[in-house]
Formats: sequence, structure tokens, C-alpha cells
Amino acid sequence: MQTALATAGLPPVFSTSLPGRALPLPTTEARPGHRRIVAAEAEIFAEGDRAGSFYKVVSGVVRTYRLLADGRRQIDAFHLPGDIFGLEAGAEHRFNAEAVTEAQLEVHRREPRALAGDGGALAREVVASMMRGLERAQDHMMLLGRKSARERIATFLLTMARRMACGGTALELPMSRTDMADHLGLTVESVSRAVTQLERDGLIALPPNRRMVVLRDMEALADLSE
Amino acid sequence: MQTALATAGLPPVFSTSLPGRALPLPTTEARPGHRRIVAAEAEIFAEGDRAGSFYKVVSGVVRTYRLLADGRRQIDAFHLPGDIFGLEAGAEHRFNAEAVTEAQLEVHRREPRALAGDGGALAREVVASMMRGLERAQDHMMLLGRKSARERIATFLLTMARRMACGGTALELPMSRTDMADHLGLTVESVSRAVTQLERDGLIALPPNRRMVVLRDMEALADLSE
DNA sequence: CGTAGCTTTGAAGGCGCTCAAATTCTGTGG
DNA sequence: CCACAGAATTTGAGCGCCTTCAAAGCTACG
Repeated sequence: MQTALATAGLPPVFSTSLPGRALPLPTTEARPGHRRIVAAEAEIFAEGDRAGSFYKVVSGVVRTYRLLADGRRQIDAFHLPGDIFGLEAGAEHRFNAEAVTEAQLEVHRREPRALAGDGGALAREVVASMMRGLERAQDHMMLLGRKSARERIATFLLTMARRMACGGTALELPMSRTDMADHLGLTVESVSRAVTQLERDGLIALPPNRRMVVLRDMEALADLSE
Repeated sequence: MQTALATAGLPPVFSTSLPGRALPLPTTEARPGHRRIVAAEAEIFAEGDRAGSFYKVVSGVVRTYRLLADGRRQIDAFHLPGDIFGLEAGAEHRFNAEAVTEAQLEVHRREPRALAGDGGALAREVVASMMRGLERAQDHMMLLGRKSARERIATFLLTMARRMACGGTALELPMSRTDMADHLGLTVESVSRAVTQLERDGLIALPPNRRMVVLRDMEALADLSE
């Protein structure tokens, strides 16, 4: 499937396959860029750091976020295996990045030749990733600007289910309720209440392990996401 | 100033100059892509339309937005002269686009050769624009997720002032209060109240023409934007 | 000068927030 | 295997910011 950007004369590797899905890279050939393992909750980079490298998630989950002066936090994205993050237009990182779970990362220096190296494959992947990031950001603006707490949770659960490519309807959320709250523009309490209410209404089930969620009524959830 | 992406081996035209500023293109050489004039409030394309072209604003202002099933609207961005919009990864437009004011557009078909044509200058411009769009979206998520009505208005006014490159402190907003509301995740009434309150507090002045705003206390406004 | 539309203002209500506390889960040690 | 500590999550009560509904005020334009 050819995509618009590819068609626009940009690197044609835009095999965006399913929009929003993070596939484990098919291209596993050797690439410049070493591996790095970070423990859960460990910092990867901070706002203002020199943006000398960018990263690709191999395994685990990463969050990128910004803070207001008084500590309010907005998590702009959770990065799953296959996702690229930390690439900046300017010289410094505009976000903080931390591992949500233990994570394995591919670190890439942002030197021209390093990327041009493999025939531009990584460069094309980067552009594709940027495009996916933009689309996700756009979807998320709709969520933050116009959806109710209930709708935000429904949307989030469906999105995570799709991205984590869990064939079934059960998914294990890698992040805490607080992380969800700071991603969805809510408080922890509101997240908890909305999740509980979705369970009461039978749209989802919550096994004793609170990180687990079973999607019981995909259609109703999709309606809530509109 | 070299930028990260440029450094990353991508098209090196990333002269993102000042982040967030829309300059009137310096490169005015002939380009494939014809002009199109749209009247104020006229539709440019709709969600679901085949995304055969993308656009660059020459003059005027354009809004792109999406609707929820029940009509709630989220304006993801206002596009000012120099901005590119309507470029999609998929085959269809994911947004609606309408002219806010009468606008002059450069229409570009998204064919490979059309872009490769001028030595890739347009292609590089497109990537740069995508990156700027992503940064704006990220800033906007912070606004929508975590800022109060007052803070949203302050942030919006400062951003528009910067983007419209009005040397002074007076700016003429091209859009209605309703448009502002649907961009800022508020209601018209809340926008009006917050604007009025900023005036009472002396941070801005409102000439009788309600589209005009004078920024009286940039520092206080900046503090509100944090 | 009159009308239509946008903007502002007013009053009341609700959703999500704040503050507080109970409950459940997890991991550790006995 | 069970008990316990600490953390995460859930639940409860009251409040506040923004929304909703309604109407008045302004501006722009014919």
C-alpha cells in the first residue's frame, strides 16, 4: 500500500501497514546504533538535554512527558516496541523520557551518515514514525479537547488493545493509573472511577490484577470512542 | 542552524528558523502546483475525501478539524501563510479543512515526481512542516490536557502573536470566538469570560472591534502559559 | 437606521477535581 | 504458607471550574 507521503516524493518505505499499529520490525538487519537496557522508572533523557540521539523501542514501554512550572504533567505518548521517540527538530529534547517497564532500546546518533548508511531505510522509517506520531497526536487532541472521562478511557483501552496487537480481548496495561491520568488529562481518581463504571456497565472486566483489562463489549466501547 | 532531523540524514532544509514561526517562504521560484482562492468559510476538503492533493497557505487562514458523531468539534490547527496542511499518510483526508478568512492556496498533487522535481526542495519543506506540525500538536496536548481556561487563552494569544509575526503587541485574530473555543477545548462562553477577565486584570486590552487584542503584559501572559 | 450574527453576561447545574480514608495488591520475611 | 508493610487503587464527600441554557449587548453591514 502506497501512502501519501511516499507518493509525495518522500522516502517510499511508508508501509504504514495498519495505522496505529506497532509491528515488531521485519527488518532486523544490522544497523548502526547500539542497544541500551533501562530499568523500570529509569530516566532516559530529560527536557533540555542535548538531543544527540534518538531511540527505538525494542521491548518494554516508554513514556515521554512535559511538566508545567507547578508540576502538572502531560504524558504525550506511550512508546511501544517498534516506536521511535526522542527525535527533535532543535538541538535539545523538548520532553522527558522514562521507562515505564524495563525496556530495551536501540540508540541512534542523529548523524547524517549513520542514517544514510543503510540505503536510507532508517531515514524512511523515521519519517514514517514521525507521521504516525503526528496522527496519534491529532487523535489525542480530539480526546483531550472534547471527550468525557468515560469516553477517554474507552478510547484509550481500544487504542492500547490495537497497538499491543493482543489478538484477544484481554490486555495487560503496562502503566499505572497515574500514568493513564496524566496521559488522558484526568486525575487518578477520575480514571479509577471511570474504569470502575465501565466494569459496572459490563463493557469491560477487571481481573483482580488491576493492570489487566478484558474488553467485553467492543462495540459499545467503540461507540464511546465515536 | 542545523536541526536534528537534518542531522539524521533526512532532507537538510530544516531551517526551522524560529520554532513555531510561519515565515512567508523565501523561496518564491516557480513550483509545480497551481493556485486556488477560497472564500471565507468555504470548504477546502472534507474528512474521507481522497487525499489527492495537499496545500500550502499563501495568504489567509485555514482551519482543520474533526467532528465526533454528536457534532462536538475539535479544531486541531489554524494554518497561517507558509503552513502546509492536508498531507496524509493514508489515501483519505482525516480532517475537514475550511477557510477561516478568504485564502489563497498553493495546491500540490502528491505525485512523487512533482515533488522530486525541484531538487527535493518541496519535499524537504514538507518534512519540515510535518515536524513543526508535530511540535505544535505536542504543545497543544499540554494545553488541552492540563491548562485552565485562563491559561489556555493566554497561551493561545501569545502563540498567535508569535506566529502572525506582528512586531507590536496588537494582533487581529482572524477567527471567531467559537473557533477559538473549539480549538482550545472550551465553550464560546468560557472563552469570552476568560478573555474578559484577562482584560479586567490588565493583561490585555480589547478595542471595540472584538477581533482585535492588545497584549499589555507579556510577562504575566507568559507566566500563565508557563 | 435596522437587522442579523457574534459576543458578552447572567444564573444554575454537573462533571471532574480535591481532600481524605478505606481497600486491595505486591512483595518480603517469618 | 501466612503475616505484614508499603504502595497502588478504589471509594467517599464536598467543592469549584467550566458548561448549559437563556437573554441582553454590540458590531457590522445593508
